[in-house]
Amino acid sequence: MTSTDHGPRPAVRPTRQRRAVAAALAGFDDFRSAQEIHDLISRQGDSVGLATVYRTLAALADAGEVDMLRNEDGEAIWRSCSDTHHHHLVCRACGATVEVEGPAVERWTSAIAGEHGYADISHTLEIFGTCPGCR
Amino acid sequence: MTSTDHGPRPAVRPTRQRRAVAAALAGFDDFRSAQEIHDLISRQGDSVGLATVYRTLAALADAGEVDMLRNEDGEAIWRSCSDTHHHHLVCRACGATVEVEGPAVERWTSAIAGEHGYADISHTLEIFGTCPGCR
DNA sequence: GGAGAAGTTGACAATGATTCTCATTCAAGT
DNA sequence: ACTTGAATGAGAATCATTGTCAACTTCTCC
Repeated sequence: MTSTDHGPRPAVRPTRQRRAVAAALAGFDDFRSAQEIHDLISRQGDSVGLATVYRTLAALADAGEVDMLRNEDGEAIWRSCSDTHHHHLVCRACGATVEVEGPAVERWTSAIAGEHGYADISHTLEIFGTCPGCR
Repeated sequence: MTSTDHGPRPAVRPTRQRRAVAAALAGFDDFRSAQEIHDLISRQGDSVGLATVYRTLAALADAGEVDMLRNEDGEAIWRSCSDTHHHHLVCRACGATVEVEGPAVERWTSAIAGEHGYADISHTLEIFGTCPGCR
């Protein structure tokens, strides 16, 4: 047990289930619903409760390791992501996703918010369209 | 006055219920859930079924007369709006809303989309924060 | 190696928003 | 008034998501 103490314990344990979710996330590039991810895991031979999938995804999103956004029906959809702040260009038909960055947009939102005295700003920006392959 | 003929429009009848929803919408500036709007209507003395409120809000949103967006829980929230394309700066605490326009953002999103060959673009951009009054 | 504490899990119930069903009611045109 | 199709409401039905709680791991300390 070589252990390095870094202040308060993370208290996050590496379990079979969490590994399965991580493995599933590694297997696709677009956004998927929790249920789809749950199915994927089953198809990979593992068995993880749906509630656990939700819990794990929420934890990962909290830790900034996955992106969660909502499709037009309000359903949560997820995918693993790079750790910088970015937005998405998502194909309406096939779900193909491109991560995009827009420093200008970041600047613009903080400027607008500041102008109106709003603090503690966050924002959502997603672009939907039809990708070249789906036309 | 612009032409009123915008193609085949399914008959929309002015009913007591639709007037009640419109009246309720006129009574607030921030985003409210369908249920809150339903409560408002009741409090104003009218009685309209919840399903009808949903149907009417959906129709109005379709017609571009109200904005519908999703809060962080994925719930649909609504408010009447101006008819130009715009975005919102919403207070996380009290729901106070400011409509903002960002030509630069519009330009940026189409540029990005074009760059990647995506067509038929739409986008969502909402800014959340804490308003001056709620700090 | 083992005991006990604390984080995790799974099966299933519970919630809650939104939609659907369908018999009834209403507005518009004749 | 009479007919017709849109509109409504009450409640059932969906469906994603969260809560419950006993059983089960993993970790730590001895």
